[in-house]
Amino acid sequence: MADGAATMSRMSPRHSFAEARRTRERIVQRSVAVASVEGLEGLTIGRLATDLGMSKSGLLGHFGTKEVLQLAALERASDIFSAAVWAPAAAARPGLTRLRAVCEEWITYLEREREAFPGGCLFTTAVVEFDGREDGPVRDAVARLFRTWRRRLIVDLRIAVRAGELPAGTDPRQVAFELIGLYMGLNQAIQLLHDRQAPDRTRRALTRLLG
Amino acid sequence: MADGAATMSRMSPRHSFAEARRTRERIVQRSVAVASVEGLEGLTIGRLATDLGMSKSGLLGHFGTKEVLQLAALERASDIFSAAVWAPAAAARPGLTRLRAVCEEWITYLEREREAFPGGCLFTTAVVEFDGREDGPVRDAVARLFRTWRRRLIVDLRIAVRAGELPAGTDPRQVAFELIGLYMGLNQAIQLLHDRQAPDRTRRALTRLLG
DNA sequence: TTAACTTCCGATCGGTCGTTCGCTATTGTC
DNA sequence: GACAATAGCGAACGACCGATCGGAAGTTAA
Repeated sequence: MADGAATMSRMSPRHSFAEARRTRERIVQRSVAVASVEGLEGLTIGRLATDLGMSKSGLLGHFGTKEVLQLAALERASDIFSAAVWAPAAAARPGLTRLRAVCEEWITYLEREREAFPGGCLFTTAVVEFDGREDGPVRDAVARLFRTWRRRLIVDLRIAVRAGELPAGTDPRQVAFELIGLYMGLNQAIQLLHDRQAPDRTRRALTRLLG
Repeated sequence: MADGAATMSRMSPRHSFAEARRTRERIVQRSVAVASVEGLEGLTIGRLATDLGMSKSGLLGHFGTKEVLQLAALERASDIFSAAVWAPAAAARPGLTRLRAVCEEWITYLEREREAFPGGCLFTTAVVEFDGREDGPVRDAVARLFRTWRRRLIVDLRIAVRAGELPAGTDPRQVAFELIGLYMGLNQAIQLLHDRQAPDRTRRALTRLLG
């Protein structure tokens, strides 16, 4: 049995269904990396195909359309982001505690990301690419992501206010707005200006915002 | 004399030197508008030529290279921004007064801009387009612009601290960092999320930052 | 073993990209 | 009025774009 399976996967069965899943996986993975540098619009079938050593048609066959590929890359990037930022803090106590945990993860994510994805935050790039365009599936997906994250911030902010962890009268949506701006500034400072003090500046701003 | 000049410019002398300056002007102007939507990388010679009713080669002849055109568009956008945001506040008293004036102009600029340039802040777009790239003339120019603006903010912040208009111990560079993030968040909220409350949220954050 | 399916490739499509070249029409200069 | 300089055009270039097609190679289920 075990021997048979080993024999079967000996010579890179390029046309097996199981292998197709892994091929698609490789494509999405590479797409996220490329898109973090060139943007979602900067993704090109030809370049991806060359990078992965396959044909354009073979690659596009997995998605049918470039737009579907963009959506797949965006979703995968969202998963990576969630796993890095939201998941580690999920177990923390809701409210200010969890909020602080998320914020710290977010900072280190943007720091670490610089090594993994040299182009910086893919979402920041995506926002700018699509914010001026007419509506479309990708633009909608990007906006939906940001609204989701903002909502999560607001939830914990509301809990914190109700629990008295933040001054009464604090407007959760106001603080969430400022938080998001803070992180966009952080990303820009890291990526464009190579400012090493930016993470600590963000932390200082956070203590001012969240105490 | 006056009569002669009038006669001379009667029939759109397409090859006059004076007219060439205006042609170049039209190109740059249109480039700024397009780039605010599509980004500096999204500028294409063919599209610009079509928009302006001229040939690709005729258009490119004014610049020689797309990169030169990008730099020209960036510089022009910088002039527009300076005229809209920095110039009106230039006469104000240095320190907190001028700083507040600049910040308010900045907000209304981002609001008004939505009508003039539907793509939002060209610089925000440019930052994201080039921040992950290897060094180059355009990337350098973008970074230089942001450093210049940050420096201007810091100058007034320093004056304000020294004059006692801001609490002693206030770190000008820290506040400048937070200000820039705030405006990036504002731009995103306006452009992507069409958030009408964003300007007022920014103003509230400003009073928290600058008193 | 056969038939249906899937993966993937190679070739090709119509377009667009930035750029170059040769040319004409017009200008400014002597 | 001759002559260099310039603006702008039209055509063409090589490269790449996303997408489509038919078919070869292989897998799966019957």
